[in-house]
Amino acid sequence: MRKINPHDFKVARRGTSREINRQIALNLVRAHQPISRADLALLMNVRRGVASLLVSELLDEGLIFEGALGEAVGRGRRPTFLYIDSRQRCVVGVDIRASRTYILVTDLMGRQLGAVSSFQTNKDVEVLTQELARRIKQVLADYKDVGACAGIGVAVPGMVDPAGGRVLHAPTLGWRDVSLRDPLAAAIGIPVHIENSAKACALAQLWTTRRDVITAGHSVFVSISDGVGTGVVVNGELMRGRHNTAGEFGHVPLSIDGPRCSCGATGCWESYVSNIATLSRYFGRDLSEPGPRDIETSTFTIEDLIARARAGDAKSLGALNSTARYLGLGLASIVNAIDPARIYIGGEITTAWSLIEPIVRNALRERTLTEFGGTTEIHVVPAEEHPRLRGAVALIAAPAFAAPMVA
Amino acid sequence: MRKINPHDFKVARRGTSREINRQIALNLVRAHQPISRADLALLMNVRRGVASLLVSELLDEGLIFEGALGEAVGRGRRPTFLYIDSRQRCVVGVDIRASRTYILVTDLMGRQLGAVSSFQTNKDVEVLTQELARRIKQVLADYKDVGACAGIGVAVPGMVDPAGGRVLHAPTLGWRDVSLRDPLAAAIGIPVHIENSAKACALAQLWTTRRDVITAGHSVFVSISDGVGTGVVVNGELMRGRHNTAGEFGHVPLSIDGPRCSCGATGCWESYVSNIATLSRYFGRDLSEPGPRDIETSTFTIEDLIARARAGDAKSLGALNSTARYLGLGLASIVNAIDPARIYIGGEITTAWSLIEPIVRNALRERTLTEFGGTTEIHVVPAEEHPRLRGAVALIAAPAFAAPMVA
DNA sequence: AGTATATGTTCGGTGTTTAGACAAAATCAC
DNA sequence: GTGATTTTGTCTAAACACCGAACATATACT
Repeated sequence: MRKINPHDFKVARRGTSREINRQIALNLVRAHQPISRADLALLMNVRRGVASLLVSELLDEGLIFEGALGEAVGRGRRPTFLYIDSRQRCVVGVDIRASRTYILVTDLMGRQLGAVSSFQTNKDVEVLTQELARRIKQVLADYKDVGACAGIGVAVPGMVDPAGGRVLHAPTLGWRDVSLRDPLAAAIGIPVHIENSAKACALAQLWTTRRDVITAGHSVFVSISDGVGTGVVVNGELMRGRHNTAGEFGHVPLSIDGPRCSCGATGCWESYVSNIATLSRYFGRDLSEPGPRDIETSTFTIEDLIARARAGDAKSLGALNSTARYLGLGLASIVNAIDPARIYIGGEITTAWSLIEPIVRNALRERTLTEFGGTTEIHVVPAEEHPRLRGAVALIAAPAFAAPMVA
Repeated sequence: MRKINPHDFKVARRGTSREINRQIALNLVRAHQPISRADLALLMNVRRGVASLLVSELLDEGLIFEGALGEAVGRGRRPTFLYIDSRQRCVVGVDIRASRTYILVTDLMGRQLGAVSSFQTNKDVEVLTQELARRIKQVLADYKDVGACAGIGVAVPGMVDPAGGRVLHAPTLGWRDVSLRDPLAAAIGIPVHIENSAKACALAQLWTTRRDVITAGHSVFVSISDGVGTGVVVNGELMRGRHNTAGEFGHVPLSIDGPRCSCGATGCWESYVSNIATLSRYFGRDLSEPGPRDIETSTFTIEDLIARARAGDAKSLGALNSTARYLGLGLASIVNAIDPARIYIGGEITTAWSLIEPIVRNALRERTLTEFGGTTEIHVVPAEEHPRLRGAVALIAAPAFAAPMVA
């Protein structure tokens, strides 16, 4: 039951019905391709005539195209299959991380068109912008046959202003209120869209074309790396909030008297479950203390710790188990606050999921308000799926499929 | 940018445009009454002819009525004023609380039609149902001239199942999985809708007809009494979640090693800022410990504590200030998680707002991720506005004004 | 009394869904 | 091979909605 805001609404015009049905048809093609006009009409519960008109409009706009004829199931005329037209357009996704920056080219369906490339991140934003521009131009030249680039989506590990042009704060990069979108767009000559990386991950799950992923209801993506970022999707829409900072469960406390967090506060969930937190637990040292931060720069990474834990090292396993417990306790806050249909978890720690899952689940159950909450679906998203990159791509590819604003 | 769920969508039919515009017109009458057809057309940015047709449809259905002619501003024909037709319908709101149960009768606009009545709550649900039925019938007989009752909305201090028929858990009443809606509806012969009281409060703010209340964006209602309940509104819609338990920020921890909470966990925000928490802090005793809970039953209430604090009693002021600080720290979690446009606070503690506001604000700023977050609007909702009762009423009165489901 | 102006209604025009008929294409039965 | 059956896709008329403009009505100003 949604309230119509009497100060900001959209009246239905003569073409509104068509606009709505056109987008539904487009989304059905996207979700079910290859699909015929007749099946489309069946799915939409409209006459075939209407589906035909919608399809011809989408064809005229070049959003879909007619492929080969399909096989007739029983007898009868063979259907003409329809596909999203991704032939002459591509999208570039960029994932800027503290250590390295990744680039991926996909089609409009988000299908990978080549290998992921990467280079070391230069934390000087101007230098990085220039190098990114150079490398993206290079990549686009390499894939010239895939056609023009519709846009570049960039996931950054920090907060992005609501207008989407500036990075307000990215602690791991040392950025504070830097301009990124416009310089990059100017350097390449293609529209750029930037977004917080956890929000991008949430978008990746929402806009995936994988058929085994259900997108109904609310969902939360928890991205665990050096920090902890979360993106919340409510009713098919990313929750942004007043200042585009909604969904920061990483800085909801487990204990306000806990360790100091990178955000300046104490006892944030992040300060218990980030990779740095796990490593510092392993080393028995407080990484938040001033002084030489040799762990961050050391060659011993979270992957090494997980490998040792798998090999049976008690110290590693202990650190990991503690993280698992805190992870579950923090997830309980998310469940109590959002009551999502499912939670996605990404980050290096997911490689240890088989080790820690029971502990996470028990801790979750311990603090959820209802027993139902304790059974909330948890899905692990492996790094190979590149959720940040696919989310960055969705920033560009998804708007064409979005629902029209109505009422 | 909302995604269309390809497994659950609504195609626009021939009458969909009309349905949308009809609801917009109805909401504009609700928000701006009295209003003329011409002004309606102006607000909707449609031709007067369309507005006229929409109005005549609403008139036929009896949702609005034509009142007296308004005064002409300059020269020209005088406008016929339109109003929401509440003349022959009323709504009953019920607020069940641990100590007393309150009843209020309103019209469809939520305007109070008589005084709030109340009686002592009998915690036996069957006895309470019978007494409620008897009293509501009595009240409706007293207000017979206001016409038929459209429904009864009930706010309960506990969790309600998604289907809305049962109270799953109401700790202060000692209820666990009790049936309330159907027995009450059967006893009175009028439809009943029940909802968690904090969610009801959130609905009350969302559906208020007061013109000084802005409802755009996200908002959170925090209700502080014996427990702490919260209701979250995202994009004009109450966030319910998978099991109708979303928005329980009261059980997000401040410190997982903190005092035991009524929910069984430890260190929940509720265990720091509820009235019981404040009182126990005043008495220097842990109310969660087993044994004679003389504070709950004692005659010294939170109101008395606030009165003493106002009179300058250091001990009371100390307990109150601690609560204020924890209140702000917990609000920071809400701001970080939801980034709402505004937060509403209700409960007895609001009578001490002038005392505690600076402390709350400072604590909030201390833990919010951005400086913007620290400036989030906080509005106090005094008890005299009866947010629970008005929310209970909205359960019945609001659905007629809700936006149609589309796309 | 005449003119200007605002409100509310009416009517033809255009765009969209709805319902159903029809042509095209493929399979099955004989 | 031929005709019946079935499925796909197109087309047309009807119903319904917004769009635009003209028209009648009512009030105030000159």
